[in-house]
Amino acid sequence: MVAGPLPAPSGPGKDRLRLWVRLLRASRSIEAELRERLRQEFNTTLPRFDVMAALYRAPEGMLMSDLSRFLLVSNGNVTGIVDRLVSEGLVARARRNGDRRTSMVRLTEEGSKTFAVIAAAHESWIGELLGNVSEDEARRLTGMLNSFRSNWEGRE
Amino acid sequence: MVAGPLPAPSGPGKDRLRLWVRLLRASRSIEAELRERLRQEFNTTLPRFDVMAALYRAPEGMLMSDLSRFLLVSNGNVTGIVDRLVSEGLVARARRNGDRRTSMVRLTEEGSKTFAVIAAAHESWIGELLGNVSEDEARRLTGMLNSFRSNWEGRE
DNA sequence: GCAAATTATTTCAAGCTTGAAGTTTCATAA
DNA sequence: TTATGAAACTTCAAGCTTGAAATAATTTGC
Repeated sequence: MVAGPLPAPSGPGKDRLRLWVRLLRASRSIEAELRERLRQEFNTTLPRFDVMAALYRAPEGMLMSDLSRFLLVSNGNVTGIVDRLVSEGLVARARRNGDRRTSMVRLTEEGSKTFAVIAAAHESWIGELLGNVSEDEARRLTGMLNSFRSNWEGRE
Repeated sequence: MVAGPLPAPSGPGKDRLRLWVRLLRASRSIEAELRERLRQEFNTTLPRFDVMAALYRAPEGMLMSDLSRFLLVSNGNVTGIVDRLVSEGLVARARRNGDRRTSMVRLTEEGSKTFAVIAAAHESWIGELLGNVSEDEARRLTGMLNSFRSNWEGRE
């Protein structure tokens, strides 16, 4: 990935390839910047933020497998991140709810407060980092990105 | 990141936030699919592919720091990936070139042949995964992505 | 020349990530 | 019942990733 801008190849399919390369470089750049700021300002990480963001939207809690599906990461991965959030007191596992295999995961009160602060900063960072995109352009881009999502979504 | 489609919040900056979420989900989905195929079909990984792609475009070789800068990953990271590629015989380090701190890294002949095969498959996968995007639309999207890159690029 | 700063790289610990294998629990049905 | 299969998680090894510290080599300023 991240093949570069130098030779500018042409041919059938090259435009899609170039699009993919740009897409990847864009998201990697932004991710890197966000990761850095989360670390510096809040001493946390992107995966923790992702998990907390998902849980913030689900006050009733989520199953581990819900989290895994929603965040597009593996089951085992979520286990580790939630473990760390639990040890930080930001998240709690609630066993017992009929099915003893599952555990409802939710933000603690502290987790919820902490997340609200971080999320506000996060949103303003995005506004800054995507400052060159007008709100109107953002809507159009979002629509275009949406359109080609269906092509592979729900495959695996 | 990867906050979801459910509540659809609004307000200033929300469109940029939504754009970022879509961008991230799109690239993660595609990355996951590519990773899976690289593993299944070629028994390799995305980071290895990235390094080989960079080197393929630089027959004269690249410094470790060039690779790191180009791929947007840390120095230490490149060391590990190149180590593995070297042990697989796909890449070679050539010390001695005036400055004894540096090492020119380049594809071996086998590495070059191997990469050509994988790259062909990779390009056709992209064509397939981005099949919903017309070539024309791809060019426009690429342009838009390009436009907001300058905003943070060259920061760190 | 030579100390100090800079540059290129590696090493390291901690955390993220995956896919596969293992555990526990639940559901089904013979 | 009870086995057998499926589902929800966890564990694990291997690899990726980062930022910081350590090494080594070069360059700069005096």
